[in-house]
Amino acid sequence: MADLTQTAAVAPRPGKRQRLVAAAVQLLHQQGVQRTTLADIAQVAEVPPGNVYYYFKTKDEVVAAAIDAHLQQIRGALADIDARFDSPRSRLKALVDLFTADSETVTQHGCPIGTLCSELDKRPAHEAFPVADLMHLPIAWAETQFRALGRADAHDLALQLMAAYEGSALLSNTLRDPTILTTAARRLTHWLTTF
Amino acid sequence: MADLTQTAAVAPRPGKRQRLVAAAVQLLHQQGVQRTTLADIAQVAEVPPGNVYYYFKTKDEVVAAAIDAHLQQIRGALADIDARFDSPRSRLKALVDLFTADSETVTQHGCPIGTLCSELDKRPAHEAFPVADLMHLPIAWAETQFRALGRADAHDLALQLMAAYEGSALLSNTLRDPTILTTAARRLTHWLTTF
Amino acid sequence: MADLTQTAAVAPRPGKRQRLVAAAVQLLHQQGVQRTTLADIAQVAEVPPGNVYYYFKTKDEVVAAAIDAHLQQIRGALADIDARFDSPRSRLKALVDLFTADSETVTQHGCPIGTLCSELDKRPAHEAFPVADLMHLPIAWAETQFRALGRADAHDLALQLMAAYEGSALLSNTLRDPTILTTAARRLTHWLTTF
Amino acid sequence: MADLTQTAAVAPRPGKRQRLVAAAVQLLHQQGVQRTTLADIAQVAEVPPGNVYYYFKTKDEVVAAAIDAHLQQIRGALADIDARFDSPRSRLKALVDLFTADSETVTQHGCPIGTLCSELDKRPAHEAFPVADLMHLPIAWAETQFRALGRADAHDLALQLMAAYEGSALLSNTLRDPTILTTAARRLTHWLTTF
DNA sequence: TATGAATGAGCGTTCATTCAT
DNA sequence: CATGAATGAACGCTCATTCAT
Repeated sequence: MADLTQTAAVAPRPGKRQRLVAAAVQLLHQQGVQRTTLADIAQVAEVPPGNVYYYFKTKDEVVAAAIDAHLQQIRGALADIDARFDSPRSRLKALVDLFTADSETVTQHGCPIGTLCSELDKRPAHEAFPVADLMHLPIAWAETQFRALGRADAHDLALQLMAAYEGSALLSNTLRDPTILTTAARRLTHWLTTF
Repeated sequence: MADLTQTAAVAPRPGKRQRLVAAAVQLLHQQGVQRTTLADIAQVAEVPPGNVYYYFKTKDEVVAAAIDAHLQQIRGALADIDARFDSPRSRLKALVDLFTADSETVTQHGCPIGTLCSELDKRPAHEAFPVADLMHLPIAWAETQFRALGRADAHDLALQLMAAYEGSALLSNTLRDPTILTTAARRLTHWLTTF
Repeated sequence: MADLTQTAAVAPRPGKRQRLVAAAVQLLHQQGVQRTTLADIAQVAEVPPGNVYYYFKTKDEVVAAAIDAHLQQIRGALADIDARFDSPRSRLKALVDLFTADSETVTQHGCPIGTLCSELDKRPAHEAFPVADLMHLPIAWAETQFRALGRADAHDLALQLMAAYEGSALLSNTLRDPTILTTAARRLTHWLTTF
Repeated sequence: MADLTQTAAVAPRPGKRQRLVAAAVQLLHQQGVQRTTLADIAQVAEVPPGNVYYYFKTKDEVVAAAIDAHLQQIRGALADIDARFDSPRSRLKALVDLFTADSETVTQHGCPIGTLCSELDKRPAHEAFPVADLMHLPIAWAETQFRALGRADAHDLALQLMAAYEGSALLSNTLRDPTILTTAARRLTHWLTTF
């Protein structure tokens, strides 16, 4: 049978840009935006330092690419939940389950999205990044689920859900206590079951 | 008669150190730690740049002083509540009221304490700051109040309260919507009334 | 029957090198040598960046080729004058006419040859380019004409003529005033008529 | 008698900025703007590299300062001529004498002002420098002298004078022949005597 | 022959920190 | 005590040049 992965053979770039974005996502989470140098990113991605600029014109473009990667990841995760669960309630519970999937990492470095938004919002307006979407996406999705459950206050409930997660993630991180996050998740799950 | 303001004449310009700390608190909140230079702080404090090092040996000491100032402010605010209110329930409500006292500022720059913890937790362990106290203090205080109300799950409730605030503050900031914070505060107040 | 266009099929895209040189001549004039990158030249020539090095080993070789193109152009122009005019006097006037043929371009970017010589003479001796010929060629030609007119000071007159042009071109460019160049040309023409 | 140079004693900066500007003027002349690095300038000025930025915010500011130094030097030289000579004719001759005062340097590196204008005019409009004044100043001054001599075409004569100098300087530099400049100066002097 | 990708040396710039007075 | 000046390490970025295919 013929090789179906023909492009892979010719591909001159074995995911180098992809590796750079992955490294950026990781380091931005672990060290923050300001403390992460392009040399750091290049090193983790195993790419020569100067080569970063073949793929990205500026550091800000790398950050933007990392934000975009987060967006894609969120979209994918929500689509996956949609595909795997039918009822709005089970979908919301699945989201809460995602919250605790990486509780150890979140405890060490905070919520990847929350800390990114927090840091980037410190920038002056003319250097701002479109991070609001990172929050808006899961909120809008949760709102849809609550609305499907007949809740008129769907928007508020969605905000409440995300705020509970982000707040717990921050406390877990600051106090270095993963149980804060898991306890909060358990409470949220119970809430979703009973209301 | 002798000069009664003798110290004023020789002593360092009154409140110079104090002004530096106040400027640091303000700028760390608005611009973040990494983006704020000592020159920025000196300028806002109206202190000559080189003079900062008379009061602080390193930038980290300035940050530590700002953290300490936050600690004092929190202690003061909680002591003030203790003095002004008798019942645990009214005290907790007073705390929630504090949450929204600066909702506009929080919407613009996030919770001063939350964003500080978030950013400083990105540091490697050997450069860490004792920011956990900033969170621990109000949590322990709230736990005391919940316990006084006879709640066995006082610790969890305190965490839940603070997480709700920090999460709402983050969402308000990221989505630039102060109503997220005020709505959350209203819900918390109602919760404290009815439970 | 054999393919009569054999070379066209295999040979490098026709005029690729030529396009590169033309682009170099243009950009070196407009932006100067140092400010013009090989990527700029490749882009204007519509040649892939990496491909430049198939035709030229270094950037300096591209510059050398541009200088050579100027040399050819000058030789061609002078030969053309020789062919079209008989008397030395009319030939010299024809040269002066050339001076103002592109007065707008000269006003915007200076004399292509003069500015090239000016910039390249800033180089250390071991990186020098043979730009003197660019000046020497028209001077020697003018000298021949003046000599044919019986002038013993032919060399000086030739230098005077070229200096008047180059100086006017520089002033036109710096002061953004094309009339400086055209006025100078008119005076030179009158001088050639009357002396 | 009291020390009249009291400020000199306290002066914390022994002409460091001045040395930097002088080094910039020298190197910009010898190597051109683009080829001169701030490290070069710092080294010639015997100033630590990083310290340049205490006096100038950007490299462009250093260039601007060098341009300004040229302006001052020109103003000073013209004022000096005005002070030393009475008649317009002798003043113009004095200017021509200045042209050849540094004929060796001009032969090696071109006219400091002419080459600066030539190189900086290659910049895009939004990065332009105010170099026109460098040319305008001596032209306006010469025009004044010619007008004082009763010449209606004073402006043209002034342009002609400066163009003759700048053109000769360029040719001297390109052909590495100082006699081109001195011969031109002699001719100009003669012209000023006889017309 | 042709080309997208890769590479590293070097430059401008920032800023925490130190020093001389 | 106070301060303008000084310092150097490090970062973002450019670009001529090379390489693998």
